[in-house]
Amino acid sequence: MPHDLPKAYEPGAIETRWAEYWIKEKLFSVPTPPPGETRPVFTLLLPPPNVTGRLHMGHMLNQTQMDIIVRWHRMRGFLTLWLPGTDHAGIATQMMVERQLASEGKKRRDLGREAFIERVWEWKRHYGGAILDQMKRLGASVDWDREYFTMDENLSRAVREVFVRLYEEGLIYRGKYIVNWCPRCGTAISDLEVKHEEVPGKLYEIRYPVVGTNEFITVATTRPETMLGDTAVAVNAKDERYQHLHGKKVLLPLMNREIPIITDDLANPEFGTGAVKVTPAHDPNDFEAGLRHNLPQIDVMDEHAHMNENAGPYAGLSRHAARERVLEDLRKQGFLVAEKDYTIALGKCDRCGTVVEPRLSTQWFIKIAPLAKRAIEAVENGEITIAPENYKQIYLNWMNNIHDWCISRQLWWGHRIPVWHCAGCQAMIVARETPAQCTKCGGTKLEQDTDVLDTWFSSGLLPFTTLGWPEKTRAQEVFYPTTLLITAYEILFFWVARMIMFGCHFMQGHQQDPQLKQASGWGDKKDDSVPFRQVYIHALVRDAERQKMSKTKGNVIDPLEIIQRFGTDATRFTLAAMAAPGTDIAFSESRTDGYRAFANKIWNAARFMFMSVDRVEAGLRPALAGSETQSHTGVAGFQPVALEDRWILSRFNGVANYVNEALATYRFHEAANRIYDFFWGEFCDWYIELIKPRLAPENGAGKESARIACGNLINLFEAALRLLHPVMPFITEEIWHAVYDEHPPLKSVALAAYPQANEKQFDLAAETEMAILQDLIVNVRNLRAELKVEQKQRVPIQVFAAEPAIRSLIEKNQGSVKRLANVEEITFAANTLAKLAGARHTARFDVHVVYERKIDVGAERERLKKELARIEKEMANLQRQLGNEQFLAKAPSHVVEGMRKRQQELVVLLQKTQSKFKELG
RNA sequence: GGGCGGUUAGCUCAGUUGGUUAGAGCGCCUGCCUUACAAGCAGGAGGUCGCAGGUUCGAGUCCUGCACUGCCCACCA
Repeated sequence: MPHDLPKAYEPGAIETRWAEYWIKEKLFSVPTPPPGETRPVFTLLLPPPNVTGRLHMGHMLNQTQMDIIVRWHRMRGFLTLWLPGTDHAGIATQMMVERQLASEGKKRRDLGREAFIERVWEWKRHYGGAILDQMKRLGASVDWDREYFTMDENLSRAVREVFVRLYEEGLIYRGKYIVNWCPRCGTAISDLEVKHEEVPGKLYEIRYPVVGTNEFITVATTRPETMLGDTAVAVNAKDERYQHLHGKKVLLPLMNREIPIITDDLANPEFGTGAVKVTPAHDPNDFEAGLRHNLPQIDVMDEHAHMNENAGPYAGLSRHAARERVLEDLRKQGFLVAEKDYTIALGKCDRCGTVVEPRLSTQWFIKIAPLAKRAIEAVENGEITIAPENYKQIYLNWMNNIHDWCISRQLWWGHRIPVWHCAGCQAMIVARETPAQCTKCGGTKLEQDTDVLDTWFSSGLLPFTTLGWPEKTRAQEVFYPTTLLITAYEILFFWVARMIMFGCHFMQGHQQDPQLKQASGWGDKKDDSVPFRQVYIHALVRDAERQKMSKTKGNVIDPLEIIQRFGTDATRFTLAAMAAPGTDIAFSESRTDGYRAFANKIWNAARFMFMSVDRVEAGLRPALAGSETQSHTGVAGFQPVALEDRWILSRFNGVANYVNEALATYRFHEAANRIYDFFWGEFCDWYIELIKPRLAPENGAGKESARIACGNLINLFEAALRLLHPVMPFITEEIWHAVYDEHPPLKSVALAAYPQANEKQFDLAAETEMAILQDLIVNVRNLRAELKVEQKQRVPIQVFAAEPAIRSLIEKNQGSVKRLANVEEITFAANTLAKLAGARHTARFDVHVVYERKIDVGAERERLKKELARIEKEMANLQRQLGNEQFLAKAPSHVVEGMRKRQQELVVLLQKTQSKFKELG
C-alpha cells in the first residue's frame, strides 16, 4: 500500500520524479493526425527563450499560464500541441561566446568567422539546453519530440525562402541610410532595440560666422561634436530673423569649411535659436534634409564611434572626448555663446546599454507598410483577438506608425543574408542556395553578404516554419493557425506584430482542415492565414516592492530558488493566484509560503482519506475507470445520503463551472482562488469534519454507511484532483496515482477529463440548509469563546427557531452541530431567547449556551450598539430604495426581491437586537 | 510631446457586465499539540474604496477635473 504517506508534504523528490515520468512516457507528444481526425485542436507556440537564457520569473509566469491553459485543454479532450524551442539570439549569444573567448585572451577575429561560428555551436551544444531543462522542472507539458532551434537546417532554409520571396516582391531593399548603431556591439539595431532614457544634458548655442558679413548665425545643438560633419545650416523660410541671410554661407568653425545656409522646415522657429546645424551623416532628420538639398554627407566617426579622418584634428578621439575638446576649442575661440540645461532623451542599446549612434551605413530593410496593412486588418476585424483589450489599441497605434525595419546585423552568429556579391561585375545575386556563378557575368568569384539577419526575422516566422513551411504539410492543415499566443507585453512589437505580418503574408490562402476548424470552434473565422486566433498578454512580475526586477538593482527573484524552498506547485499557484489580467504582479514570498501550506493541506487531506479507506475498506478505488473519465460530468459514484453530501456535491459542481469559465477568459486568479477556497474552506474545514463520525464504523454508524461515506470521499477527492491539476500538476499527479492504488485507469491525471458541472448534482436547498447549520455552529463557537468555555468542555445549548422547517433541520443534523461546536445537548425553546444576555440571534434562530460563567455585559453592549447602528443604517437604505417608485420600476426583479427578503430579515433582527439591548440596560 | 495603467484593511492584492451586508493571504489579538495537517484548528479586531464634482432609482464599479504614482511609445535640434 502506498497509503503510509509522510506527515508533511515534501515536494522536491516528488516533483522531479513526475517531471521525468511525463517526458519518459512521452505523454505530451502529439503525432500529426491523418485526415479524419475529429477532435478539436489546440495549438500553442512557446515563445522561444534565448539559448543563453536563464529562467526568470517572467518565463515562469508565462509558462505557468501556458501550462494551465494547455493542460486544461488537453483534459477537455482537445488534440493539444504545445511546441517548444529556443532562439539563437544573435547578439546575446555572440556576446556570451566572445566573453568566453576573452577569458582565454582571444578575440573573435582571431578565430575567423567559420571557427567562431563553430565555437558558438559548441557552446550551444554544451549550455544551450539549460533553459529547457529548467522548463522541465516547471512541469511544462510541451511536446519534446517537436523541439526546435531557430538555426536548425529546416528553419534556416525557410528563412532564406522568405528573404528571397520578399526580395523578389520588392519588399526587401538595400540602401545607405541612417540607422541606429551600437558602437559596442558593432552592428546596426532596429528602432525597437533602442531604449530611450531621459537624462539631464545641455543645449549648446554655437555661433557660425556668416561669410562676407560681420554677422553670426547661432545654432542650437545637444551634440556639438557632430558639427565637424556639418554641411549646412538650416533656418525656416518663414522666420523673419534670418530672411536676409538666405542664400549666404557660413564658415564652419574649427573646420574652416564653407557651408550654405538653407531654408527648410527642419528648423523650428520656436525652438532654440531657430537655426539648426545640418549633419546628414549623424542625424536622421538632417539626413532627410540633406537629401532634399543635395548636401554632402560627411561621416566623422568610425564603427566604434571614434572620430575618423574626416574630423581633422579630432581624429582618434572617442565621441565623448571629442565633445569636450570641441567645446573647449569653441569656447576659446569665442564661438560658444550659451550652455543651457536641457533634458535629453538618450537612446541606448537594449542589449548592452551603450549610447546608440545614428550612423550612415548600408543596410537591408523590409518595406513594412504593405505587410502592416493586412496585419492591421486582421486585428481590426477580429480574425485575431487581443486580450486584455486595451492592448489591441496599443498594437494598432504602433502598427499605424511603423517605420521600415532594418533587418541586417553586422554579426557573425545568425542567419546569413542569402545574397552574393560578384567580385567581377559587382552584381548582387539573391538566392535560396549558394550560387555557383554570377548570373550576370558568369564569374565564379562570389562572396556572400557578410551580414546576418535580425533574430526577430526568423522568430517571426515560427508559427508556420515549425510546421514544415515552405512545404505544404498536413501539420499545417491541422495545427495552423495556432490557437493562442500567451506572451509578455514587452515583445508585442518585437515578435507578435512581426508574426502577424509574416503569417498573413506567407500563409495567405492557407486553409485549416475544415472539420478540425469547425470542431475547434473557429467556424466563424474567415482568415486562416493568421499565425494565431487569440493573443493573451500577461503582466509583468515585479518584486515585493513593485519594482521592476533588474540585475543592476539586485532585486531579481530567482524562480528556481523559490521552487527549491516552496515547491513548483506552490510557486505556480502563487503566480496563478496573483495574475489578474492587466495588472502587474508584485511577487510575494509570503503568498508562496501560504500556498506551500495549501499543498501540505491537500497532502494531509489525502493522508486522512487513505487512513479512512484502509480502515473501512482497503482497496477501495474511485468509481471512474478508463474511458469513462472522458465523458462523465460532475462527480461519479457519489451517493448523497446526508445533507453535507448533497451540499458538497452541489458546491463542487458550482466550482467546476466557475473555474471553467474563469480559465476561458484567462482569469487565472479567480480559478485558483476559487479552488483554494473550495478545497480548504469547504471540503477540509466542513465536509471532512462532518463525515468523520460516519467514517468510523465502530461508532455505531454501521459498516455500510462507512463504506458509502468513504466512497464519496474518494470520488470527490479524485474529481478535485482533476480540477486542480492544471495549476498544481505535481501533487495532484502523486495523489491521483495513490488514489488508484498505483493502478490508475490512465497513465496520468493529465490525460483524465477535466471536471464539468453536472446539472443534476446542483442542490440549492442543500446549500441553503447547510448555510444555516454553519451559521448556527459558528454562533455557538463564538459564544463559547466569549464565555471562555474550556476548549474541551462540552456544553448544552438552547435553540429557538420560529420556523418549523429550521427547527427540524437543526434537529435532524444535531449530531453535526454537537460535534463541530462541541455541544453536549440541544434543547429547543418555545419562545425567543434574544433577550438573554448570553444568547446570540440571527433572523432565523436564537441560540444560548448554558454555562455558569456570564458574558461580559459591557462588551456585549458595545457589540450590540455597533450592530444596531449597522442594522439601522442598512434598514434606512433599504427603505429608501424600496420606497422609491423609480427603483421598483427600473431595477431587475431579482434585485428587488432580494432586498425585500433582506428587509424582512432585518425587521426580525432589529426587533431582537433592540429588545436585547434594552434588557442589558 | 503622445498613449496606457494604478490609488480599496498595518502590508501585498482581489472585487466579471453598476444591484442587497466590500473580500483574501500575510501580519496582529485570544484560546487550543481535538490521532489528516501547529505548514494546523477555533474565535476576533481592522476599511468615510486617493480628492472634488457629475450621471443613475442605485457608484469601489460609469463620466469629468485634480493630486500622487508607475509603465510604454516618440527623429524636434
